[in-house]
Amino acid sequence: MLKYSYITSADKLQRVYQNLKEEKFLFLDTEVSNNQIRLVQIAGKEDIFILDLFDIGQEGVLFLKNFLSDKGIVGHNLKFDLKHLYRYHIEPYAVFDTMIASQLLGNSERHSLQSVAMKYLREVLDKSLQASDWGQPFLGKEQLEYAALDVKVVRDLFYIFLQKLNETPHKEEILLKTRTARVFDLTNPVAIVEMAFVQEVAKMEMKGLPVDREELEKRLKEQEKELQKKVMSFISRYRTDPMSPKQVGELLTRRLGLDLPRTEKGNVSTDDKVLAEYAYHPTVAELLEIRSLKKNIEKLQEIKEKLKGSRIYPEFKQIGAVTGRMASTNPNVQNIPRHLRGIFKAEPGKTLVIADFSQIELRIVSDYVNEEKMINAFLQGKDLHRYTASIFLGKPEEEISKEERQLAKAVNFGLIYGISAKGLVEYARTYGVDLTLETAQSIRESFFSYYSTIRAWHERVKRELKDYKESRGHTLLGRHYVAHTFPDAVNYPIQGSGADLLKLSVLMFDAELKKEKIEANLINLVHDEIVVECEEKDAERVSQLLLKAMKSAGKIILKRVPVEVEVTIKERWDKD
DNA sequence: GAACACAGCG
DNA sequence: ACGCTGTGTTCT
Repeated sequence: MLKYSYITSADKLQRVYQNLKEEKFLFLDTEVSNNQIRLVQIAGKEDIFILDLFDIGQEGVLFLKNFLSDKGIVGHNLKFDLKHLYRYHIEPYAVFDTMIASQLLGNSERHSLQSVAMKYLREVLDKSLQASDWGQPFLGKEQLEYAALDVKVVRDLFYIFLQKLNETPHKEEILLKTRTARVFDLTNPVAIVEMAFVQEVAKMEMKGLPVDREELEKRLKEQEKELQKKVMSFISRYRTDPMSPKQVGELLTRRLGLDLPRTEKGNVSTDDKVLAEYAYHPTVAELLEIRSLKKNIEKLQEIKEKLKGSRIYPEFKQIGAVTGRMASTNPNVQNIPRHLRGIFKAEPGKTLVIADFSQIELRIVSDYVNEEKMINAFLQGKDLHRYTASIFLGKPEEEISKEERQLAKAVNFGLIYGISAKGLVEYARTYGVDLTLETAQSIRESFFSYYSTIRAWHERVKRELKDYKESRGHTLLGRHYVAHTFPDAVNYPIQGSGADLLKLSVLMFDAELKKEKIEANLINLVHDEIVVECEEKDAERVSQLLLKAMKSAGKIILKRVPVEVEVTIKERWDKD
């Protein structure tokens, strides 16, 4: 039977202290009832203590606050526990999350404590007691045993994960000497970053995003009125529901005579790509407008429903994509239509500081494959789209027209995905450029002849996929991936390195804030963009620190290419 | 209830 | 073509 000490009074805390004071980190779990922490289980290498905060009261909280302020904690899905601990102003010195560790070691499986315990310890965990009543006056023996077992399992997992993370080949040239690294003896840079990042995500979820409710209502009414008008008019003229893809397909092909492609299931395809080609057709234009209005309204309504006071509190999945990117839900605040972002407004007396990396994926590509010509263009501060255009059009950069630059933009981005000539024709069209297949072919050829390292990289990946049916690799920080198709294989390292860069930037920004004792809160992260809310008086300094952090992170992740960062201070999250 | 289509963001 | 989430329609 598992041994543990159940601590229900303040005079026993001294014993806990004596037992655990020498440990650099502790294993921790909490049980929560009605949003209040009932139990905090803490364990060292040997003993397990269960602190009952309902019984011990304020002194227990104070004890944890002091005791944990210079200790690391190890737990499973610590975002949950941290959000509760922070409310009591308990902030541990460093964090190691066994759920994140499991995700870093293999992204395909489930990562609940139950699944992970089964996989790595062959231990069957009964989680049925998790949902038991943790608020009742006297907890049952089974409940306490369950609580103790959770930390024990986490402890067993930790030593396995620490070893596995440190022994997986990783970048030796990137040495992150952070508290996370020191406390847990972690050497794997990706793990060091992800573990520390857990605290950032927990804080960000607690802060939420500030909404200008009046502005939200105003825009909602506007858009609803507009949509109603448009839909009524559409139905009365065409006897067709513009919301039904099936009916729309019929209308466009049978009655308007458009020649639209079909989906695999035989339906007429009416998606944006298809309709973009016929945007000149008034009916199609109308349709696109209706769809976009509808989307806007849905988004606004979702935000309205989820308002608590004048903020929304979205959830963030720290590793939401295989590449290491985050994902957001409830609501998704990473896909708010750009022209609606103005509804997010800093609370009175505060302002937003918004920073984003410019053309970051292209910079990453050039650094990743060490493409000399592209790197030099970046080093000289050139506009890469203009530069690329001048290469395949064979004329000086000053003579590149707006349209030609657009085309080069399509080419530059297309290359990341290993685009075909046919693909380039289609892709260029979404940038408003018409190409023949022959032109596309010749552009592609001159592009790859000029940027020959990119061609070599693509060839190498194709070869790998042929020979081994998979392509394994790692991002610039050392995040491992396995890809099974060509587009995945060329995308993962680039998108993944972008995720590395953003996460490291946030951590370095936090470190700067701590140094200067300035308070500023992270409120959103959108792949290459950081949104912070702070006091108006601090905004100037915060923007400097954010810029500094992002540039320093760039120097760590990229070997040669400089990053460019745009920072703005304004009360709303929109373009000017 | 699952699968698909569509649309928003990077 | 890459990565995501949310909503509504259509299919089984």
